[in-house]
Amino acid sequence: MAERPEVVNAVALTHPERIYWPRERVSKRELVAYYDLVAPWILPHVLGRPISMVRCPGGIGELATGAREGRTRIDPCFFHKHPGEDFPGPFERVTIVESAGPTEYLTITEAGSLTALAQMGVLEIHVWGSTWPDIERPDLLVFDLDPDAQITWRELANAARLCREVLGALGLKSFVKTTGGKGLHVVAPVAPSAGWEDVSEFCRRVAEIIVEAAPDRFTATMSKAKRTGKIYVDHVRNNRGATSIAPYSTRARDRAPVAVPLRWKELSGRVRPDTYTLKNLPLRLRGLKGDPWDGYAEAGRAQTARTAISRLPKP
DNA sequence: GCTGAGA
DNA sequence: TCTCAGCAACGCTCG
DNA sequence: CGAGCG
Ligand SMILES: [Mn+2]
Ligand SMILES: [Mn+2]
Repeated sequence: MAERPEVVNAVALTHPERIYWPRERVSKRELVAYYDLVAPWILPHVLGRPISMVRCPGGIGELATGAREGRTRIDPCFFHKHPGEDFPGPFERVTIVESAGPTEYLTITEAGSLTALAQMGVLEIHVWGSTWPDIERPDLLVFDLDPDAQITWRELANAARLCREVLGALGLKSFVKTTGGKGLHVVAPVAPSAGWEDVSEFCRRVAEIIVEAAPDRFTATMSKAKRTGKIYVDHVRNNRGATSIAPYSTRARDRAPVAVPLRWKELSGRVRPDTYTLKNLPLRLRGLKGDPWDGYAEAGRAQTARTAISRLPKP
């Protein structure tokens, strides 16, 4: 008799034993279980947001230590923004106009969406800074702190604290998360108000304020050459169509790291940007007293970019 | 992971 | 029936 | 404008 396929959240899994992370021998089945477990944590941060995906249907590859920094080797992973109808699952498909014309994006609607993503080899979930259908007015500001190799953890943590201070002075409550890579994200949820142009300009100004505070430690210029020994304050996540790694998303890197919301106080402890993984995050979640991002939803209703913009010093 | 062309 | 090649982003910023 | 970047 024919083998009955495993089904999770009404999504049928093909090749559940497929290894996605070879070094840790993490399978598709384990990825499905991970997202099912963290669904209550991740869903508030991804529901309704257009997503871009990093897919590695055959796994991340044997020698994949860094993201995909390997050179000669062909990258087994690829970005996917506009999956067609051959990408099944309980999603809402939304049409968004880009430079080349109307295109279709997926949005996550339920835990089954996460199962379907895992089935399709999606190892990273990247989200827009706005939510369907109000996609022209951002509801999430992201400051991506990218440290050069010689930057210490203390310096990185201090950068995040400074970012928090600058935002706080403009009336914005902010939150910090690890990325699962080398850096941190400082994010501010906002009620939709201003459009992308005003919001991206505001975020650029915030980055410039941070750089002015300590030009020897920070840069707001993207080129790697100008980052030597510094922390790049990447504000370009706040442009229409740009994305950032979703909280609780796995990363397509060795060890199966995950992006994790932290309490600010944790920056003084043992945590590092790549501390948490698909394997050890469940233990952290079980031990938590409450959401490390307590007050996040409330902040996202109470504060707006428009008000913060009005508090910027005159240029 | 999926599709379609070709053996 | 099977195997395998092709496919799967986009837009800003810098120089 | 092309290259680099995420
Ligand atoms: Mn980063
Ligand atoms: Mn970055």
